Amino acid sequence: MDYTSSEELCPVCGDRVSGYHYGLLTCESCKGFFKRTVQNNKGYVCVENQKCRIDKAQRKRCPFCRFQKCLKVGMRLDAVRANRMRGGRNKFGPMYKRDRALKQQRKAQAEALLASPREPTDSTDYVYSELHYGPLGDCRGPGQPRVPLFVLELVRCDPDEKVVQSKIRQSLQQHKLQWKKPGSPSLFSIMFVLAEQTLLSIIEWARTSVFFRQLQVSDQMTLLHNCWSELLLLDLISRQVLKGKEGHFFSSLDMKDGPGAGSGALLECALSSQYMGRFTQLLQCMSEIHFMSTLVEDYLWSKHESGEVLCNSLLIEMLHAKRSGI
DNA sequence: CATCAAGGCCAC
DNA sequence: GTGGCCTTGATG
Ligand SMILES: [Zn+2]
Ligand SMILES: [Zn+2]
Repeated sequence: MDYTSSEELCPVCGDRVSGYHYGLLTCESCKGFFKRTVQNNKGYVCVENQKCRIDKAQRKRCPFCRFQKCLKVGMRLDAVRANRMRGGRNKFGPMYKRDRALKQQRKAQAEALLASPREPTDSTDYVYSELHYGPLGDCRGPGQPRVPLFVLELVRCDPDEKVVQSKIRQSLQQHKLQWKKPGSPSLFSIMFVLAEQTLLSIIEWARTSVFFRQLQVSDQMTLLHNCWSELLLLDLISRQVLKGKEGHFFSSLDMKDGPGAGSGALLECALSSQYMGRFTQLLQCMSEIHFMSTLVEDYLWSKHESGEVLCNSLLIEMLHAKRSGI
């Protein structure tokens, strides 16, 4: 199989993937490392903080952290055979097949969307679902973790996701109907509507949230003006993390003129967040999110100046407020 | 018979 | 120990 075409990287060290190994796509070296470690019951010790960065250049330096990362990304101990029996297939065979089919299907969809910039194909539904605005699954996860009371209070103020989604769907439908230019709505216009409506729901959420609603309105405005783009990004990223296993949309989208062309940073952020639920790690992401938000704002501003965006939009209004306020 | 992931081999 | 390449063998 040829994995060179698809931009698949080893989730452990970032090296080139050579196939499915012990549960997922990894490189040849991590396959061998995992095998040796499990077969020989190797015990490693980390001489640092057990948080060593594992990449292609440094993976040899700390076997402990490397093995820890192998387990973290989902390599399966039970795929290493105790009998050392060679060849054949194990119980993961069907899973590999399904995963492969899924990846290929997604890739084909993305390519179809990108290969037809002028086609009358309507990408509204595709973008909507690919950004994980789709039907809400169980995002809470199985085990109910212990949560501080004030967080519960905040969560209680959450708007009904179904209501939010139905509003967004209505806006998209309306956008589709009102599209005057020939062909179907452009990718940018679709994402603009999505962002606009999402921002509306975010502001509505903020205004009704406990604590925030007790602030003076002028302070509320100042806060929102200052961080609306970060909130939008957080909303977007959280959708990818909670609902999407792979962020193929962005990696394949690579909006040529988009914010931070080939915005790998956001994708990395979303993907790596998949396994980090901790506050400190979230904080570490914030600087990156802030950086992305500046790119997003610059991008929107350029679109606005070139007249490709309606002036009476909330997004542009927020942009103006922020730029004039600073 | 082709596939392809699992184990084996062995220069480095 | 590492990792590129080889051999194996159940599955479809
Ligand atoms: Zn690797
Ligand atoms: Zn370490």
